[in-house]
Amino acid sequence: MLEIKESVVEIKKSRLKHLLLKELYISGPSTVIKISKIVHSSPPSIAMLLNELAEEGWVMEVGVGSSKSGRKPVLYGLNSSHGFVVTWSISKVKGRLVLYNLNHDVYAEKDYNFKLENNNSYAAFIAEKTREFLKEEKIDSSRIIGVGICMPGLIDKNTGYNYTHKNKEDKPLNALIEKYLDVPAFTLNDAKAIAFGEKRFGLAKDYNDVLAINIDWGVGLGILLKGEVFNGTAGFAGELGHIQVRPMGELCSCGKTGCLETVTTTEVLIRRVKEEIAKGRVSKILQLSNGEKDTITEDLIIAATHQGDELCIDLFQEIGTELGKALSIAVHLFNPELIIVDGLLARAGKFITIPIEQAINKYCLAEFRDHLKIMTSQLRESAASFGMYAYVMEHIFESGV
Amino acid sequence: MLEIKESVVEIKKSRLKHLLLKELYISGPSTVIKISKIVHSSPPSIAMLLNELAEEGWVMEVGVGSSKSGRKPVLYGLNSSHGFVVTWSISKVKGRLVLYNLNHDVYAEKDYNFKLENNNSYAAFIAEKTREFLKEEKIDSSRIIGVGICMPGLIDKNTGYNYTHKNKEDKPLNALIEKYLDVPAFTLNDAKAIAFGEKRFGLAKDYNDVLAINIDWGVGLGILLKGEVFNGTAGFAGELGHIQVRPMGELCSCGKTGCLETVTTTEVLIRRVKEEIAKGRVSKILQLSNGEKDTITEDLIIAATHQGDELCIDLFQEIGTELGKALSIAVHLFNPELIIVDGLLARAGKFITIPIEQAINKYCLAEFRDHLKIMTSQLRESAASFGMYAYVMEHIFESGV
DNA sequence: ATCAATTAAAAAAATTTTTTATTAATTAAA
DNA sequence: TTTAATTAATAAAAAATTTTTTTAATTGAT
Repeated sequence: MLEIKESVVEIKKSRLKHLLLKELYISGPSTVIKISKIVHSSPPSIAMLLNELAEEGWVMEVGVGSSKSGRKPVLYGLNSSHGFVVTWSISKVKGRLVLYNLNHDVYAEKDYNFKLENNNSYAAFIAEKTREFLKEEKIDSSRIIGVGICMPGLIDKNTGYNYTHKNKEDKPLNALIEKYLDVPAFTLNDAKAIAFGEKRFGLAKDYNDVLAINIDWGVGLGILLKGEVFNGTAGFAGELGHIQVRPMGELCSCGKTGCLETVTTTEVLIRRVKEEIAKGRVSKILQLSNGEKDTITEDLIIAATHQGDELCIDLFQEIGTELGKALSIAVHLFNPELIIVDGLLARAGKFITIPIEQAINKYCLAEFRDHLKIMTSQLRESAASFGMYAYVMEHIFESGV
Repeated sequence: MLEIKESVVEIKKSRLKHLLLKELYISGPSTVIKISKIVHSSPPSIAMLLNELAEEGWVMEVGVGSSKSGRKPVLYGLNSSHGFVVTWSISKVKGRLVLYNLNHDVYAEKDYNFKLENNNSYAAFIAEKTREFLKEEKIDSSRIIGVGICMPGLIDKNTGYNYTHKNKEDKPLNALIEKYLDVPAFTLNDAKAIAFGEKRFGLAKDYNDVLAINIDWGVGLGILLKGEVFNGTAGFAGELGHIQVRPMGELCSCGKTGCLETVTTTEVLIRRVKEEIAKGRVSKILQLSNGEKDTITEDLIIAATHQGDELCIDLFQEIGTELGKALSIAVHLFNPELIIVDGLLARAGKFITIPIEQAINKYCLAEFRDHLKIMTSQLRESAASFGMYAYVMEHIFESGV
């Protein structure tokens, strides 16, 4: 985006400009004097840089600020329509494209139905749909400053290899998207995106060390340390779904036995409901599904739960306890201040958070529980795309170093 | 140490000076031009700052550097005798004081015998012994730039409360030491200190995401992320000893059951050896202890292990497996590139690392094992004090912000 | 041994940045 | 309504920093 030049002066200037953009992006419109205090540069310098950024189109005057007495300051903010970010949040069963302007606003969005599979035509599909979408929305592709894609599973931070490219014969998703669309592309695990979305726009705003658990078709753990997404060496950090919770348990898709994912996913929940009903246990669920066993869905189960159905509540108790037990290990290792519960099953609300909390109280040392909070996401499905948007924005603003 | 002034220029200058000190401390002697490239300032500026630091006593010319052709550059380095750092590394059964100069050299050291107990006269004791020691070594206390203390157990990052101050009625250790000795004081969990020691002076030098497991009278896990000590919100991160590994297991000192610490500490090992021998199992141990059962120590057990004693090897296999199982969870959550095994039981070498490695191979997904290395510490007991020294130095050099 | 090439250091010149002073805008009290 | 107080923006002066030039030191090839 902004050019980076060689000399010491140019390097410093470029850094400072990126810093200003990031400051405006994170804290919103601000004044010359406020910014100069934050970045430790003199007001004339900041004014000059802001004017340069305004000429380049990134920044604009967005009004006047307040003051108890004296002249009112000019407010500078990002020029929201100077660029757009495309995000794809992909689950095992569908994909959503969201187009954001530079001011955190959803400009347009669209859902796509498809199955996440190990298939290297994936990148081409995403690129194609993105192009189509931009045409529909009449946005020239040159105005896109970055693309972000989040999906479940392990995603290699360095190579970009992921679920859709397990064979590693083809180029990784990032590189392919960049080739097809000629824009910087970023890939991130979905739970990590959710965690970051909560940091910038949700419950985690004022917290730095956060675990975000995404209970969906799998179990993902997104970790924020010092307010930033924690990746680990390869980008695999937070893989909670495949720790063993039942030593002689079921065979997992990963090849091991008794993984958390064999107990606490939406898929397992649906299966367990069906099993219990088949065993003859009574439940409101059958009413809700018009007596059909095959049409039992997660939506029905959650509805039944909120209506007080004992079977469903028991099953959420079971799942929550197991999750809480696993989470209490993560709590001992990360010492977080907040746990956010998100994903399809988070819609069960208290019915899942209370068992989780109970298990944490049982298995964690007191010191770890003292200031730990547990909440369910308010952003819901949008957490991931918001997080991806923020991830793209900040990586672009940071690349000025 | 260095004064911090108000104006933009002074702030920048102060920051740069601290940065130079840190650079010289970490990378050793360097030249004006090298430094200027690293910190993006012009050579004249760097030369000026180095001269100022030299006048203040922190820096000195330490020789001339090499060059393929052309004039040889002056090497600037820290003035090693301009200050000293005192470190205390405290275990459950003893304490060691080490005095370092600014150049990573051990100037003097001394061991003290005492038991770590919940007792608020602790700080006074440490301060008193430190003063005595400095008098013996004829070092004026004004030359001490910082004190670092590491010990097992939970240590609150913010308040400094720790094992020795569980009741929280008294002032925390940090504050007390600072009061008694009038020097900045830092407290850190011992496993964290070991991890950081390995980062600066040991096996972890070239690694950023590292787990250091300290198998001692307890089990501690020190975590390095991006090369820095990871603390978590309160400073409790890495508490591996109290995750439940045996659901219906022994009662732990923490009040819970089946904690890792009920299985994998030196104490448990000694007890298990005695138990097995009492049960009639044959072992070389009894020869080594002259037939006495009460004089069996960890040293004897490790010696017997290296001599091929089956009982001891079996027990290390048991401990290693359990540790490896617990570590594999940590591997899934942190995705590290290196695991370092340290502490008393690390002296068993391969006899403990192989079972650990085997368990990790069994319980971790392939992607996590791909680039993961497992090593035993070379620094041994000195890792903790080295780490504490580095921690103190870097916090002091960083406080210029 | 001498000279060209190379690199560092120091000095001088040029530029950038900060600081200070001035002017402009706004609020609240007289 | 006027005036003092306050804060922002701008301009000018001062200071600091970088860049360029010059000088010094060193290596290696001729």
